[in-house]
Amino acid sequence: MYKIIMTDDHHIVREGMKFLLSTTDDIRVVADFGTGAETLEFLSSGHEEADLVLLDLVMPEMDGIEVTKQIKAEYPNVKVLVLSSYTSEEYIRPVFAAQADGYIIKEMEAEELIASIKDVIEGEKVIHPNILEVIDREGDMPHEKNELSARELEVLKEIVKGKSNKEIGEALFVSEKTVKTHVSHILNKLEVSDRTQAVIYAIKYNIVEF
Amino acid sequence: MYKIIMTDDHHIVREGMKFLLSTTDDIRVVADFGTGAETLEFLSSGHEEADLVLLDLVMPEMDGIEVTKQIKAEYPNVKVLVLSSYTSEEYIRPVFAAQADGYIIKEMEAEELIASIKDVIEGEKVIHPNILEVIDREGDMPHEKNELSARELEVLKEIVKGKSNKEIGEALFVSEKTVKTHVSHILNKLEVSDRTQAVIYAIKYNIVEF
DNA sequence: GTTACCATTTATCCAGAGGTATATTTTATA
DNA sequence: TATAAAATATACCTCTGGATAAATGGTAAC
Repeated sequence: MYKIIMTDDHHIVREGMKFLLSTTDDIRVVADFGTGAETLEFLSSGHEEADLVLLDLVMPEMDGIEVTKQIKAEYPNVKVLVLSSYTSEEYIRPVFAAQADGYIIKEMEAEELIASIKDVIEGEKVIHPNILEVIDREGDMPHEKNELSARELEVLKEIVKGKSNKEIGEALFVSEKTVKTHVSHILNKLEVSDRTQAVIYAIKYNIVEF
Repeated sequence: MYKIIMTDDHHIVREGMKFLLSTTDDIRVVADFGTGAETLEFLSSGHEEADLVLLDLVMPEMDGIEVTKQIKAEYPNVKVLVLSSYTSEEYIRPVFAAQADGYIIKEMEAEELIASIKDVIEGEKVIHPNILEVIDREGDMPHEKNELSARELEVLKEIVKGKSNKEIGEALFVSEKTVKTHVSHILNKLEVSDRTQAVIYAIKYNIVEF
C-alpha cells in the first residue's frame, strides 16, 4: 500500500485527484492540504508516515519549489512528485534544482498518473515527455552561458524595480558611472540591447522575483 | 434537470468537477471538453441543448474570455459561469465585459458550487465574495482612470516586445516622432517616468499579454 | 611569487529617450 | 453640423542610457 499526501490550493483539483486515484486500491491518500505550510506541519507532527507528496507548483504564500526544498531537506525519504500545468522552462528548472523526484502535468490520464506515483515511490525519476523535451533542448540560454555576478544581479534587481542608473547608484552606494558599467555588462551577458529588454528577459526567465 | 457543459484544459479538474457534481442528482454534465473550440463546435452542432457552460478562464489556444464572447453572441440563452483560480483584477474585468453570468473560484466547496450553478441557470448573477471584493475596490489605478487609446495600446505592446521607437515606427508604418508622442502619452497615462517602468507596469497589471 | 583573470570601480563620449509646443487630419459623438 | 478627442507629424532641447577604455583589488593557477 502506497501512502501519499496531496497538496494543491484548489479544492476541485484535490477532489478530482482523489477520484482518479480511487480507481486503484493500492494507493491511499492519507491527507490532503491546500497550502505548503499545512503539509510541512503534518509531516513534522509525525502523525503518519507518507511515501510521497503530490505537490502543486503554483500556490499562494509558499510555492511548490519552497515546499520541495523543505521536504527534501528534512525528510529525504519522502518522495516529491510535482504536478503542474506549466511546461515552460522557467518553472521546470527550479523544480529539479530543489531535488524533486518527478514532474508530471495535469493533463494526464488516470492510469499514467497512478503509474507515475508508483514509479516514483519505487525510486524512479518520472518526468513527463513534454517536460523532458523542454529540459533536453539545452542550457544555452544567455543567462546560463554567461552567469551574472553577484553585483550585477543586485543591479538587475534595481532595474526591474524601474530605477534609473542614478537611483541605483544611490541605493547601492556607488557612482552612477559604476552602475552604467554594470548595466552594460548585464546587457552583454543577457544578449539584449537595452535595459527595457533586460527587464523583459529577467521577468520572463524568472531571474529576479517580480 | 439542469444540463451543463464543462470546459477546462485540465483533465483532473474536469474529473474533480464531475465527482463534486455527482453528489446532486438534478445536474447532468452532458459533455466536457478540454478546449474552447470543441465547446463551440458542440454547441453549433446542436446535439443537445445545454443550460449552462462551466468555463475555465486560462486555457491555451482560445481563452475563456473569447469563448464567453462567442457563446453569448450566438447562444444568448446559454448561461456562462466562469470557474477560475485567479482573483486579480486584470482577469475579472474582461469576464464581465464579455457578458458572463458569473465568476466563481476553484477553492469552493461542492455545495456552494452546485448552488451557484443552479442560481445562474435560474437567472441570477453569481459572483464569489472574493471576486466581488476586488470589483468593489476599484477604478483608481492609473490605467483605469486614464484609459489608453487603441493606438497607444498597440505602441505599448511593441514597447513590451523590447523595441526602440524607430523599430516601433517601422512596425506600425509611422515616423519615429509619432511614436515618441504616443510613448509620452502612455507614460503620462500610466504615471510612470520611462519606457522601462511602463513595461513593468504593463506586465504587472496585465495590460498586454506577455 | 608572479602571472593571469575577473569583479568592481570611475571617467568620457555620443545616440536615443522623453518633455514640450504646435499643427493637420481623421474619427466619434452631441 | 459643430465640437471634441485621437492619430499623425515636425522641431527643439535636455538628460539619461549605453559603449568603451582604463585603474584597482582579490584570487586561483602555475
